[in-house]
Amino acid sequence: MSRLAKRRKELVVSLMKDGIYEAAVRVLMERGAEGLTMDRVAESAGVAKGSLYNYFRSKRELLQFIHEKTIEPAKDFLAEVRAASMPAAEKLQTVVRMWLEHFATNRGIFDFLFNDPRTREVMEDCKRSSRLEGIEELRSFFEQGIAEGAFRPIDTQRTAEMFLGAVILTMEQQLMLNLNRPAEESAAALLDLFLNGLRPQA
Amino acid sequence: MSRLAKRRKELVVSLMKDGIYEAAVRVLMERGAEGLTMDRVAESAGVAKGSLYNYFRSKRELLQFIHEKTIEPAKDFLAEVRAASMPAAEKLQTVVRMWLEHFATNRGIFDFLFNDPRTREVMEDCKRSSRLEGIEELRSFFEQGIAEGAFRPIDTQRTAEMFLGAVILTMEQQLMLNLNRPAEESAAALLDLFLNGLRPQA
Amino acid sequence: MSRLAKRRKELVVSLMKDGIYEAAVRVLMERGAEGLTMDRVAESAGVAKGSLYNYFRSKRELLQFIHEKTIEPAKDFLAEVRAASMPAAEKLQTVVRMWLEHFATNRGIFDFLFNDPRTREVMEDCKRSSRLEGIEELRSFFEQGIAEGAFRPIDTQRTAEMFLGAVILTMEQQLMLNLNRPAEESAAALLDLFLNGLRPQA
Amino acid sequence: MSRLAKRRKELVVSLMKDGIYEAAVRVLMERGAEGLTMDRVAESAGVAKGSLYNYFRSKRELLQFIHEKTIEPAKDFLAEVRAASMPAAEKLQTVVRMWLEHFATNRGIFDFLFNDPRTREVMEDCKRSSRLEGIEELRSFFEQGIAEGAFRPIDTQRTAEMFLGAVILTMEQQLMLNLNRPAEESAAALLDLFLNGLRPQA
DNA sequence: TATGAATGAGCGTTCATTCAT
DNA sequence: GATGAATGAACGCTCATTCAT
Repeated sequence: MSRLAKRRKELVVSLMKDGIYEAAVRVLMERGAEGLTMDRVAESAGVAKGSLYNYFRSKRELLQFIHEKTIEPAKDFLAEVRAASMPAAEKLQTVVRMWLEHFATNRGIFDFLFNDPRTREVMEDCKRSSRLEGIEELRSFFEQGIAEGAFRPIDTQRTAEMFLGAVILTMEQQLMLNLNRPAEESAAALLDLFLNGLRPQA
Repeated sequence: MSRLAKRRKELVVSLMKDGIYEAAVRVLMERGAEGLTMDRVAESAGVAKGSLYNYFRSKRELLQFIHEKTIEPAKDFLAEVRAASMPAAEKLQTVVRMWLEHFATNRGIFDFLFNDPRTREVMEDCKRSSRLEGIEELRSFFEQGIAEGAFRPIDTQRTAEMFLGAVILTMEQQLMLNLNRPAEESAAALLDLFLNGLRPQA
Repeated sequence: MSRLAKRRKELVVSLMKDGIYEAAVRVLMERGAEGLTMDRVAESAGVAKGSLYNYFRSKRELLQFIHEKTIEPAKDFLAEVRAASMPAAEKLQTVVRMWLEHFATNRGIFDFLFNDPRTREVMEDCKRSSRLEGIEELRSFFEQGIAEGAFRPIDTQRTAEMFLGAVILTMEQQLMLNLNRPAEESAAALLDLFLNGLRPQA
Repeated sequence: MSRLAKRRKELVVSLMKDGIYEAAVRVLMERGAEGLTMDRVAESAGVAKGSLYNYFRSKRELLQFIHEKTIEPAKDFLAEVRAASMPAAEKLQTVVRMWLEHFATNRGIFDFLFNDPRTREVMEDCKRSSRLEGIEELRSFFEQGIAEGAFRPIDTQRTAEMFLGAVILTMEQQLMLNLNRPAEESAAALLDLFLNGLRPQA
């Protein structure tokens, strides 16, 4: 097969995988994680069930693909921010805003990815769960902040966990109550609370 | 049927439901959410599968019951604390410590209740998810704190969400990493962060 | 459950298994080994597919049951003959006649049991393939014959193999050509050939 | 199309079929009869799956081809021996030795050809199964032997069946027990038994 | 002619639910 | 009320065959 033909084929495969991905996300939104069956994905993608298996060896593999595809942009952005020279607080704010925006556009997928037990297995198979990675990244921000003298010398592991928890539940609540809060505003509230605490300043 | 007979009957029904609940929890711990089948619940409870349907109209209803039964003590305690005359910060700390302790002793059930998609559906069917209730309760603490002048006049809804998120992820992380942190310590860290924030105090 | 009820239940289960066995054999005859699907067995038995799994944990287990059920009478008879005090040649003749009769009434099942690769796997799982057992039994007859001085001191293993092969192919040929030879006659021909050989006697 | 072009085309087709045959046999040895899928044959042959259908109308037809191709040398040799001027007993011995040798070098193919139910169907479709042919050939030897006065006037049909059965099971046993008996030796044992029988000679 | 993606019927198996006893 | 066998729709997955390129 010519080089060109190979490229074309790769493109077609990629487009099909994307199509199946979108179909899967559609099913996910409509029927929930439990309702994500290969039959429905096939129907939603407008292909025969057997065809799914030309692109993904198993449901598991499809799940992994969904996970990676969804998480990828967020991960890339995180790495970018980490590398940037910026005060820790600003990094936190930037990342949180991005997450909230990304979440706003992807809605329920995140819920599924972070919480569905089956997906979690898959994640662990990947050996680096997204959540763990996220916490790791956040820790680095807190460590930077402490080094800069901008943050108190708190337990960075715990703090990262609490922070991520706050972000996730903010997202989920938005989903559950069907709200449409501006990401900007939510990010600001989060930062204000974590930076300054509840106590009135002296 | 006499009034007495009715009472007796109610009691028997209640005992059966409790027995089934315990069996279900046992199955849950041993086989995970995926493995919670009516067959296994029946076997573990020592009754016939069909009998389950005399006490719960469907698996869904059994799930709801498990959820309520598990969450109940936490809810009761929350109401108690709410009614107590105590500063808001102390109330927060008390509740968090209790939750973490309750979680530590119930481990996997919580994971299932908070995260399994099937359960989540059920929760939404209840129309008042535990999470929403929890947030409501927390809001009341924050409102009290603001009224007392102990807290800044922040957005109580958002703050409650972030706080609960921080608590939940703290729990889940403990589960995922198989840690055994003392509830006392975790509660203290949480409170310190939320009260005083990250910034060094002037 | 009372002793009586238990007995009754066992009887019912046994009847169901027999019914499924018969249905499976029917399917086997009509559609061949390849066509033996759980769907068809269920349909032929007049039960739902799922019901099969109340009596057999898997298709494999059903296959084993068919195998055992079919082979059992032949095995029992073999043991009986072995234990009897009878010259070796007569034992051989008796067994062959029985096999051929049993075969005549069970027709194609034997074919399936002796030859289908899937069944053979199952047999090996049983750890004692019928064929191997059959050869073992025959060997004992040849050894007896040699000890009695009735047979030449030939290699009993090889002889048993050849003898069983001759019996099996005689059966199969009957099936393939749809013949209806009397078992008696076939047994006599077999014995005559194996005892006296092809060469004219001096 | 010119006569020459036609010849060339036929040659190419023939080569392709041979290539596919070899690939199929390879798959057969590696994955067993159950694992003989068109996909794997295509991959092993280094052609596209669809191309198989340019040379064989169906899997069934491919199976037939494998069968014929494998049996062909044995058949040719049989015809040769038949035509030779040789005593019947010697012919038998020659043929048996050849079969056992051919079998030893082709091992699992034979198992598949003689025993796999799918193949068996195909054989019956051919309307003249190899087995029937083999029996026919053997009969001719026995008839010759009787005519020569070397054999008793036994029933040649039955004798041919028993003889073939003895040969086949000898082969299969070798396969099942993973033995490596010399063909020469097995052939000798077979002939000795069939010629002289079990009884001690006077 | 060669290709290989698309197809869809079919597979063995599971399990919430029903219902005759 | 208790039982547990019967049910059948649904599941993830396979693979011989077709057909547009």
